[in-house]
Amino acid sequence: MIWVEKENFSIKQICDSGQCFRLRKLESSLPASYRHDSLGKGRSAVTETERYGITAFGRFLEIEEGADDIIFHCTAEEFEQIWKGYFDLEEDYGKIIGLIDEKDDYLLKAAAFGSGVRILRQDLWEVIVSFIISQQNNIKRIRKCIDYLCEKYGEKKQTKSGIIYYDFPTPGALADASLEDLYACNLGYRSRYIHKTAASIAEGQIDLNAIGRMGYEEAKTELLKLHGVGVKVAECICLFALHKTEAFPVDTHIHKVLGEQYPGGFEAERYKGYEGILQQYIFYYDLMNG
DNA sequence: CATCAGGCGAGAC
DNA sequence: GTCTCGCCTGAT
Repeated sequence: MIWVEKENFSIKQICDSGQCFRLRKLESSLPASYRHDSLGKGRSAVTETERYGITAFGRFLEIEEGADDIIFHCTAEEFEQIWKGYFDLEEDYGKIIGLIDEKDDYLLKAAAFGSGVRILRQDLWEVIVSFIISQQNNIKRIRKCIDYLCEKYGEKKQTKSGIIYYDFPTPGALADASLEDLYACNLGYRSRYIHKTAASIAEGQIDLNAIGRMGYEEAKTELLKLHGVGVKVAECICLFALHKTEAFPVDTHIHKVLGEQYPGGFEAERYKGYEGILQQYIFYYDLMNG
């Protein structure tokens, strides 16, 4: 069990920000054994918490979020090797928020509102499929589509505490699925995109490992070769899987805000290398309040 | 009933 | 290169 301070870090905000569709709020309560009066370090444990679950890298992690603390239910080794990097906990987001122009009231508000959002380091293949599904779609339905895919084509697993979960299906598993079966997962017209993209990766026309080693522009160009991946989705993949934080995906929300708040143009140059993080603050702020 | 949700590909020009 | 148009499906 690992305890983390909540400074610029909120699981709820990351969950709601819609960059990861397999981070979910869980309804059931944790076993009483997780409740401690003290976690050591001279701090007392949180009492009221929300419970979340994340499936990634073939694992399922339970997370509790309280007012001041977040508890990871895993070993110190697993936290260090996997989740610390996954949640980008070594980046100083306060520093990035500090770069914001003090005259830019809108961006200051957006960043204050979403200061707990972090840009995750998700699996490349999972993000490719997830964001192909995301086009002209809403978060609730996107999650449902991904659930169907995982349950139908992903490996079924169980945690020691008995929670059943499914790995994200491999490219091969989705390439073997018929177009008809993909339509049955309620993917709609995106079924054709998933079908063809899965095949091009399973057949080796596109090399995901190679993309993982590329810089931003080169990776984006390669991703655009995938059927169903346009500029916006390619930039999301670069940001959420390859951690290219210079990527600035423009979707309907961002497009609207740029028109309303930045008629003279958004000063992306000022925030070089961190555009994607600010994009996510703007997106999340507009998604929740717009 | 029309419109919209984190766009994209195909075809016209 | 830029523009328009149709597209699955569920919620409002």
